[in-house]
Amino acid sequence: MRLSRYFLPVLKESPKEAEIVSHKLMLRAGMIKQQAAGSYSWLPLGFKVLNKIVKIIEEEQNRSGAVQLLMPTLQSADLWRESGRYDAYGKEMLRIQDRHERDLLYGPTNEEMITDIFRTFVRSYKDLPLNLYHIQWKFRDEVRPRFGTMRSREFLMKDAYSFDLDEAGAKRAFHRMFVAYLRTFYRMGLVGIPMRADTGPIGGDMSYEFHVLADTGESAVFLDSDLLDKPIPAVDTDFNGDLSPIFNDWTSLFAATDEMTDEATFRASVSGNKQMAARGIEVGHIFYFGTKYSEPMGAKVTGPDGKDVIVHMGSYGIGPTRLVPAVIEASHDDNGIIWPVSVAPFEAVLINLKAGDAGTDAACEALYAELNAAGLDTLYDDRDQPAGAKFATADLIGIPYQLILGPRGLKDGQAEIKHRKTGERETLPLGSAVARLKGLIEPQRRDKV
RNA sequence: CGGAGUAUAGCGCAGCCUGGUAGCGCACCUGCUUCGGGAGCAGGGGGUCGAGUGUUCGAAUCACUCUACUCCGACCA
Repeated sequence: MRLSRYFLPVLKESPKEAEIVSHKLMLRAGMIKQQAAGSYSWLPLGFKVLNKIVKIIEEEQNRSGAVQLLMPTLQSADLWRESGRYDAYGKEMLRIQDRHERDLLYGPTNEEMITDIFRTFVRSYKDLPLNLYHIQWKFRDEVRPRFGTMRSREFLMKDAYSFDLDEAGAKRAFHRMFVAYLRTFYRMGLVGIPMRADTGPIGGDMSYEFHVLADTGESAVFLDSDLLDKPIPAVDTDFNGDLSPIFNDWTSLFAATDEMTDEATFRASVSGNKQMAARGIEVGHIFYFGTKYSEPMGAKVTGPDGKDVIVHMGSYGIGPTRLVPAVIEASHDDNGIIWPVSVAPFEAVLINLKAGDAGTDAACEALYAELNAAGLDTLYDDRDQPAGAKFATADLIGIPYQLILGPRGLKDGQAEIKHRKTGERETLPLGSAVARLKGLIEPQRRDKV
């Protein structure tokens, strides 16, 4: 993409509405524009990151055996009356009437609707286990939206719903999602720590929130620091096999939010040098809720013995529009964002230090073509701007690698690569620049690990 | 929903206390010069001062009402 033809409205100063660093940087980098409280337009750069995150989620959901579909944003109130939640849900739920004065709502979640789909089509235990998911916009009329897209009213959510014959089956489904989530966050360059969460009236140990550690996290969390070094289940993990060893390994170490524990318990449970009190951003939540919806809504299958069985369900959420700021909170410096390669809007930025100079232009054009041919997603800064402005923009929008080309190096046939994360610079012959970048970038895509 | 604030050009701000026909920086447009860390000089465009009502000869400025947005708290992917 040529920057001169792109739409990248970067700001030198951050709008005063922004309080936390990710919000400021998303505004300054031209990723989002607020349209109302808790409602945002996603500008091209932000949308590109959001889509990369969504793609990773889809790949890992599919790998785990979940099947994607898409449900509407507007739902009939009748469905929610069946589960009893139409009255139980508070003012967070946006209620609407259509022209016939029928009650509708903008879905804050989809348990009722997916249960309706299930009961319509699934009749036999032979069709289980089943896990259906979608990635759709939700609306929750939060009393106080804040922190940009971290806590917005309209937000994108991946929600998966598992259906099993009994609790044992539901547990296996739960483990599959648990492992998928570990992989999903890892692939985004994050460490998503599973933490015991409130199970509500169901009880048991099948409710985990995944948190990304960040100073600006909304929850106080306590964990065993060994969790940060645990190996992530590999790409060839058998999702049809027994995943309980992985689950048991991860959950054997202490990790909980302040809602689930207190500091004294934490101090007593974890050895001193491994105690880690931090703050976390909740980026995912998986939980088992049994027959809470299947019972009242009549979601059942015929079992092996010919008798009807109410199915056991679980639901599994991830917030992509929250993950974008979460990545930024976890990875930035004074100059701007530092994207992990796997979610970066562009993998490299080619900086032409003297646009308009025939020699530099020609060399950049050649390199740009070479970068594209090598399959590297590249932004080419071909604008007629001072060098400093280009460096500042490149740093701000956080592209992992800058390939810098100017008359000075060019006369010796040299290009320069700057690593955004470390600030390291290397000078190398023009002819080897693309191969070098490819070698740096490909392993960091994390698409084969 | 309780408490506290803010609203003046695309963004960041001054002006308001002590009413007198709106200003600065950045951004934008034109020209020239620059060109390895947010360029320099010259010229230029852009604002019913959030909305409404009132006080006054006169309101960005004073009063009242409303709206939007932000922050703190309780709630949540």
